[in-house]
Amino acid sequence: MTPRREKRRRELLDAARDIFAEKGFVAATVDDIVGRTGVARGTFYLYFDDKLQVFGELVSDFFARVAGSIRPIELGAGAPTPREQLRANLGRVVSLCLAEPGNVKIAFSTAFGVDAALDERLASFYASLHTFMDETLETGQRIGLIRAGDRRLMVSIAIGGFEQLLQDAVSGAVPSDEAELVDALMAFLESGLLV
Amino acid sequence: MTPRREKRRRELLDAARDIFAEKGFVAATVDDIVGRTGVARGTFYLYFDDKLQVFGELVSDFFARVAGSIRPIELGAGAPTPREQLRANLGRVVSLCLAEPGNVKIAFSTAFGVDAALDERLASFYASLHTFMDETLETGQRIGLIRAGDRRLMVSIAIGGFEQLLQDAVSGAVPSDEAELVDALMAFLESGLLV
Amino acid sequence: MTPRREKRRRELLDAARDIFAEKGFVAATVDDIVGRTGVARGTFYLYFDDKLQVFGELVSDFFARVAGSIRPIELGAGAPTPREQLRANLGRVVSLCLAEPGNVKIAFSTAFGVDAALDERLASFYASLHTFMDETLETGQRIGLIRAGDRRLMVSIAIGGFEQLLQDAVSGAVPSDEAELVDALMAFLESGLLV
Amino acid sequence: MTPRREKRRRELLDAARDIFAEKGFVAATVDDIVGRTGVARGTFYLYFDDKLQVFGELVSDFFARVAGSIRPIELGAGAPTPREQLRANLGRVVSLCLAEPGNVKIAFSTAFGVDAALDERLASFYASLHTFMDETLETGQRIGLIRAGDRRLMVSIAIGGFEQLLQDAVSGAVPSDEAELVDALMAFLESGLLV
DNA sequence: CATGAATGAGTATTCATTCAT
DNA sequence: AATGAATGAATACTCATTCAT
Repeated sequence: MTPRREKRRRELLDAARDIFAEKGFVAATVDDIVGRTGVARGTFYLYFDDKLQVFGELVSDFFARVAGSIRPIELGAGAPTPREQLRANLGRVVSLCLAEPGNVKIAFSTAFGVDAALDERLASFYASLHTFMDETLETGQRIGLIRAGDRRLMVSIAIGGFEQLLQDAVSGAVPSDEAELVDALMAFLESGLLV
Repeated sequence: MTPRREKRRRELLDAARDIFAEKGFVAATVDDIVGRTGVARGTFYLYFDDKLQVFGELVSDFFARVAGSIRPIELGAGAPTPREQLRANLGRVVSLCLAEPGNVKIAFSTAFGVDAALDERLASFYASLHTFMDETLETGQRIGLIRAGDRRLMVSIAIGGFEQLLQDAVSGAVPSDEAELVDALMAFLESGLLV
Repeated sequence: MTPRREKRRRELLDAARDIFAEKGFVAATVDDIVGRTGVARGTFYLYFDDKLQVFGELVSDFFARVAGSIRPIELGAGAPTPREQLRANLGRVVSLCLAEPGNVKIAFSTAFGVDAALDERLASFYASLHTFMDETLETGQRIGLIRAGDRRLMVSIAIGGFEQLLQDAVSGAVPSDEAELVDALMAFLESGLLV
Repeated sequence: MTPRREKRRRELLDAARDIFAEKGFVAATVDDIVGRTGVARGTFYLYFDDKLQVFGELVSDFFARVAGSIRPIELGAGAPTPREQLRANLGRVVSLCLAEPGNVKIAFSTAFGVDAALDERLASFYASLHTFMDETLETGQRIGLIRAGDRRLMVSIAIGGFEQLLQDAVSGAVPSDEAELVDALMAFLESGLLV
């Protein structure tokens, strides 16, 4: 891959991310993407097989980056408290998401059910996310950091709350100050809503 | 509106709900809907202006029913405790949602960004939901039932967690026992995840 | 199938036959076909799945009609001589082909190798034609009407000569008088070219 | 033309012949051709004006080689009999064709009607072939070697039978033994099919 | 009321050909 | 000479919506 090719490919991916975020996967046309990039229609197909591949690549990259920003909780003697480590993880993910609002919109609010291949890809991401969370919670329960309860339900609620908050933050529905968001999430995890 | 007309309209709405739930708004075709109903294509347009109107009506009805199942928390002397009333409200909504999985799929997981008019309609539903929740939380904070914190963020997290749990329940990703779901939600609201 | 539908379908088939004959399968566009028929583009797809289906139907029908015009040689006492029956068969096929020049062009000179599905269809027609001819020649050899020789080679040469003559006749390269064509074919079958 | 250039040109022609034979003129892409040759796309256009020119050159060369392998029948005293000369001519053409199956496929079974310019080129080849055959038959009739009859029809049938046999031979539909093919053709020319 | 035939705008994708490097 | 990135015209097919019957 020559640098030139790399650059053009990057331009197309960036344009695609913006367009997908604005219009959604179905409504976005290849014409929109090449139009924003300023290249001809055929050029798109020199870099990607089809619309779905670009989408998949964007989502894959983003999820990989999110996953990469999470550090496993260390329980060793000199390590920060688990709560501090948890807060640090939340901070990194929130920070990354606030920096890439387009990817948040794409990854979290694109329709399931529009394209079978797309569905499968999204489903596999969520499946591995759930597995990871479940294992983490299991450890937490064992060491007495996480309360008892059906982990699948806990994971479902936690992921939903987290994603919704981020979606609302990047869409402007709620304030998007990183510290505030992390505080709100921590407070929820610490004590729920009720006094 | 004659009873006959009413019945036909109902059949079309039911078919549309199933199709939308299976394929999503965009992928669902008017052909699918009339095909399932057993009427001709043109008939659809005798009852609805267009595809979007049917969708909007389904979502409107469902949201109205959800809203109708929620009773304001009463603080009077002879009333049950606020926690009991909250649990009862959660129970009614969960029960309603489990009874109408198709509507849950439609209302909670349909993509924003696919159709501008659709977006607006969904946004207005969520806006009023948020307003209602915000007011409820405000009351709760005043009487010392809800902890302090930015209500918008609390609402965002709570709604997200609630919707995700219901989506996962109707899609089979998590168990769909009403009591378990309500317990899990109450536990989250009572004490979050951490010990 | 209503009469109206039947008629429209017929119109499209007729237009398609003419267009295919003029431009060939690949160069012919659906636009050409609907343009000649005077209907909208989408209408085409109400009657046929795709371009290939129309082509296949035209070729199928024509080959079926050709096959139907051939009567097995009867050897009974009161029957005309085999030579007379052969000549009559040739006459019927030639007559049919001269009456449908478009179908002759389509059926005999459309490219193999353009579309895999198309190839298969054409190949199966030719396979059954070869089988039929081979069996006929076998009978002929047994009763002493056909000279000895590798039947596959004889069939190949005979079919090739026959088709080429018909193609040239409908394209105007050679005279297209039915009796003359039949005479020429009979003469070839009777005694070849050499004295 | 440097030897290097000549060699590169030859490589492209060889690749083109194979690709055309495999896929047909329309389905064959310039990409296929340069891909097999191992050069870049642009290089193709340094050697040929366009796809059609390559095709035309392949067909021209082949037809020229076929024509060159045919020796006029000599009637002199010491010459072999006309039948022997005819058989020798058939043998040379059959031999050449069996040695170049790709060219046979290209030359004999490429669709008319796909490309106007292509049509014209093919038509002119066939026109000169017909003229040559017609003149040859005329001589044959004058010297009593060829029976009476409309020469155009005789040529049409003979060419069609000959080409079909060769096509079937190179495609594997019939045995491709040179002697057998020549025998079958001679037998047909000598006495047709009927006893 | 109901039908279903017809419409036509809209979109992904291919590929021969050009041209800057 | 050679490269290969870029172009953009061309085309099959879908589907919401209309309307004559």
